[in-house]
Amino acid sequence: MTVQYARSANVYDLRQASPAAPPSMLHTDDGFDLFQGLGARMSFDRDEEIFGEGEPADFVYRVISGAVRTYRVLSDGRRQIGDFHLAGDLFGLEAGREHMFSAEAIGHCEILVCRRSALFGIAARSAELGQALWAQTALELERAQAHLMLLGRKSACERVATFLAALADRCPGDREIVLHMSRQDIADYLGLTIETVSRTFTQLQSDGVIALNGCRHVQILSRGALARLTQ
Amino acid sequence: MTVQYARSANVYDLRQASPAAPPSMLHTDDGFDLFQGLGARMSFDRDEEIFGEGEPADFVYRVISGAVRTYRVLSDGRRQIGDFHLAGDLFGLEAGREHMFSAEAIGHCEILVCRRSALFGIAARSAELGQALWAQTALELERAQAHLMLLGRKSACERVATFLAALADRCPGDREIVLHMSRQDIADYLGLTIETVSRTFTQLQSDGVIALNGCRHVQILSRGALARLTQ
DNA sequence: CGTATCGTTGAAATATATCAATCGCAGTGG
DNA sequence: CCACTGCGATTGATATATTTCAACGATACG
Repeated sequence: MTVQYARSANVYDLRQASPAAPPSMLHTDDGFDLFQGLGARMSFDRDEEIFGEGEPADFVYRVISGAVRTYRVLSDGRRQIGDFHLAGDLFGLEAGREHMFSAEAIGHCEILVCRRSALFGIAARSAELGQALWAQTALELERAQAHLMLLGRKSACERVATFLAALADRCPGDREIVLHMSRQDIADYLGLTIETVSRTFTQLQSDGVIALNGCRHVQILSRGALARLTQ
Repeated sequence: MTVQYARSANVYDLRQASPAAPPSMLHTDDGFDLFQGLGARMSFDRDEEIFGEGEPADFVYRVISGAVRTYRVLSDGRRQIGDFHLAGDLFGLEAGREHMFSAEAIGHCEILVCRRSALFGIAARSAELGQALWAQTALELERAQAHLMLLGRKSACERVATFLAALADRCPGDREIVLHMSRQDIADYLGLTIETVSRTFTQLQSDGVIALNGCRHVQILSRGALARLTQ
């Protein structure tokens, strides 16, 4: 059997429950089922820590409902959020022994938790699952690289636009984006201050690019304009 | 055989030629030899493209001598350098079909080039090598995450200090750091302008933290002071 | 030795941060 | 039901770090 290296064609798509995934010898359906078979459900309250930077990475997590932030802090408290994880997303998978960042529930969350050793036990015998673990890490790297471009070279407006466009891409059908996270979370993700994020939202609103229904509900009025601002 | 998930204990350490690595059934010695057995030597001139973003990722590369930058550009030319790769470093390994960024030689370079399919052929049968490929991607992710913190939350001075400290860590014995890259490269890596980088170097010099012997040779006078600036 | 390129320095402009006040909403208790 | 409270978001005024624009200096190269 050959190694499948196209992420999209992977037997174990660890990221999303894709009904179209081919059946596997190890499990009934796709990655999601595999994971579910192995994992246990847990729930976390708002701002509750799921794991901390430096802790042993003995578990792998998937968001069932709610949202999670992964982040690192400098000694003086400056925080950089590495990523937001929404329903269906996997997080906390490490190749090394320890977590490289901390994870917290943004609001109340249902999380599927799976022993890493269980996955690893299978991966030792199955090149396919090993491949899927790799693809998951590669996906995170890809997101980190896009984030690098954003933080290093984009203006505040471009950052916010990129952020909103990425969220909109996750739920292409929906008329409205629901922001699970606070302005502070967004600011710490985009490398800005809360005030700049707020000002940029109102700017985009007065330019007719978005509409805000309360600060957590964003409607994208012009997809084209938003894409142009994205750079 | 179990999967070894501690990066340091990996049989195939793809990143460095470590003579201490245990022998493998697939090859004589360690990751470096394995790669060398499979690869072909090539050389690239200054600013020559090694591969471009979006091109098929059919090869994996290792720096023999010289230095390489990997980067992405926005449509208007703004560039973000993702990483610098020095002697011994692996780069261009992708889980997906295409390269996620471009790579160029910073100066004249000797590069070891290996067909990805060769590695993948082995990885399909060996959980160990699969593991090593994963560890390599995880290492890149780890570096990207540190870079994220730098770009999102550190001041210009902290960025430069972090950059120099990281370089110094790579060659702990040497009294002097050799900068293979231009100020523009450093600026595009740190998310700053060339002028700010230059000013920060002179600032660090007048603070007695570093000494410059020509703009490409940096001596670290106070490791402690530099570490403190790193945050 | 001239020329091109890269790096440094200075002065001015600007995007974003900081500081501070107000607003608005959700939850709470009288 | 309505005022009270608290927290997050918005807005304004000001400060500042970094960028931009421009000139000059240094270094490498033919």
